[in-house]
Amino acid sequence: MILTKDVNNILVRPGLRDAQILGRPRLIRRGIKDSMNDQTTKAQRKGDGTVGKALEVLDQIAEFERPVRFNELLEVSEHPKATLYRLVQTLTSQGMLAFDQDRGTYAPGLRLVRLAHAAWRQSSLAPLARPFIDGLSQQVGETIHLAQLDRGQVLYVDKRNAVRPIEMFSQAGKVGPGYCTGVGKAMMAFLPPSDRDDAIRRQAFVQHTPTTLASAEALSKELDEILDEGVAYDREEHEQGIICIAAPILLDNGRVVGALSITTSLQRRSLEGLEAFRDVLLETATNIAEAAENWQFPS
Amino acid sequence: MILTKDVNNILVRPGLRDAQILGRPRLIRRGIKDSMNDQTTKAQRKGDGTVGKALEVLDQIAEFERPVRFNELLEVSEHPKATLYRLVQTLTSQGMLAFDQDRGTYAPGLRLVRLAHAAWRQSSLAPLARPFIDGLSQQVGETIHLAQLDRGQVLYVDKRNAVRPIEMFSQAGKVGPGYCTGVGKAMMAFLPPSDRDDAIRRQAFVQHTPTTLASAEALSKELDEILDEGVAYDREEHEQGIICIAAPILLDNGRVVGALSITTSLQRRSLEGLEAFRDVLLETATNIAEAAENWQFPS
DNA sequence: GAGATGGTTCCATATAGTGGAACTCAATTC
DNA sequence: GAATTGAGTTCCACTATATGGAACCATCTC
Repeated sequence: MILTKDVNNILVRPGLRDAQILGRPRLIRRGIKDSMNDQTTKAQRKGDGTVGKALEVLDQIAEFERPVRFNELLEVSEHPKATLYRLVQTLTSQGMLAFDQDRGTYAPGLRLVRLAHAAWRQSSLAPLARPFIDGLSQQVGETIHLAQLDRGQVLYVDKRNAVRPIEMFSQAGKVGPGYCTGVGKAMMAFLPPSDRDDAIRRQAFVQHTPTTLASAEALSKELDEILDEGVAYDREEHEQGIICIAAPILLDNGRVVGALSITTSLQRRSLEGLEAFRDVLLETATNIAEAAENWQFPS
Repeated sequence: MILTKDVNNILVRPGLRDAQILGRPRLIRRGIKDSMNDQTTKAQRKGDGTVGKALEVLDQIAEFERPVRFNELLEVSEHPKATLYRLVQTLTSQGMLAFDQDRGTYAPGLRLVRLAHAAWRQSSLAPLARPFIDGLSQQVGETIHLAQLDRGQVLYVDKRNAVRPIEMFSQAGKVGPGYCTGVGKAMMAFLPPSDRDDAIRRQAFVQHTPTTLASAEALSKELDEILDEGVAYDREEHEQGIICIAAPILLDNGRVVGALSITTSLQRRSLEGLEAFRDVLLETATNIAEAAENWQFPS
């Protein structure tokens, strides 16, 4: 059948998964499905009513990372034809999906960009963290990432790169795995127990490299250490040759609201070398937290 | 259609047992709503089912541009308390809204940022237009905007500024009025008649400056001229002292997919001065259109 | 022109959403 | 400190809405 993009690391192509808690017995999973780039193991989908279903469809379309035909969608969806059709119609008429008349394909709509604009300004740390990140970037001359946790996954909300300045939405809004990135681990480590467990449950645990922590147990143990240490390291766990040091951004009440990382490659530095950034990284994280604390929208 | 209630929100059910209705100040505020700050003239809201309602609520929250309390929302919404409550609950549990436990406020959620990432890459011209815009920017040394039309409003998807490099989401995703911006007029002018009418109907027609075209008629006439001319000018119609020249991005089949503009201020140049950019602007627009035409997502 | 496909519409039924009212839990007020 | 208010939340009978099996309608394919 169709595509299925990048060879994306080994990754099994599960037709099996499932085992969900709310498991519907029947329901033979129709086509291939996920594996895409990673993540989710949408373990316990809540599935609130119609709205939940519609948004799930939206997610699925977004996951394709390219315009899709109705039928491709149908293969991936668990809804019957007519139902899926109506959902898609609704979303399209609402501007959440854009339908390409000529090619007969659907893609996430521009209304999302508009809504995201508001989300980014209000719910993300990016706007208020900007000056601090700029400062850190200049100081260390390495790539900086600012991320937040979204349902167990890492969502990058800002990025600074010594070389090329910045890349808009093409970078911000990107998601990555939580279990094998510095920021992901840094955030999960400081989550309250129940949330941490939930986050762990949502990980896909793909063995990207030899050092990837590919099990709940291994990850859990690492998180305990990170909680102790105060910072997390990515020791080529996601990509060969890429390492990073990350720190959580913690509010006074102890809640993690995000994480900050300095990334580099083994070509340029060693893990020990990264450690030199520890202090400045932690300080920046603290500053951002403080700024977030005092931030009040103008009434 | 359904519309309904309203009138009877005062209506007393027969058989209502008891007492105590008169104390409360009653809530008469409901009647007002609409009109907000600008735009939309939500004329013919489609309102597809529950999903439509949920998204409408999401929009309303986004419009506040700051976290809101449940009650503030209630005053603006046409839904009864319980219904609104459930909608908000659903959206929150879906990650479309973020609830701030401490302050008791709702704001657009990060899941939107994630979805927008996909939308921006697939439905917007921004990614493929980037190199052309970079080129144009360097050539003219003025501010460049790339916009698309979203339900009658201008949605900026990219921006290049000679001076400060770029401003992420704080710029991209922003919306503006269609009737008093160069890009807005350029796009509307080339819309097929029915869509054009629809777009005109959605304008708010606020007289921002003396030159603003503040009526459907004036705008319509201007659009005809633009259709002739091939480019649109903003003659301080939105903001005093700010002018621009804009060109539509047209596909082979005649459909407008966006617009490109060069903005400057009267301090720096005159309207006639802008005209000098006409050719290079049109050429860039053509190049972008061509790129869009041949763009196929890698299968 | 018989057979596939990909997409759209119907419609009786069941499910999911609705909203008026009652309740909870503060924070005020008298 | 009892009474009042006003946010936020839950209940539940009522019904508007979503559901999905099946039929239908276009295209392409051989």
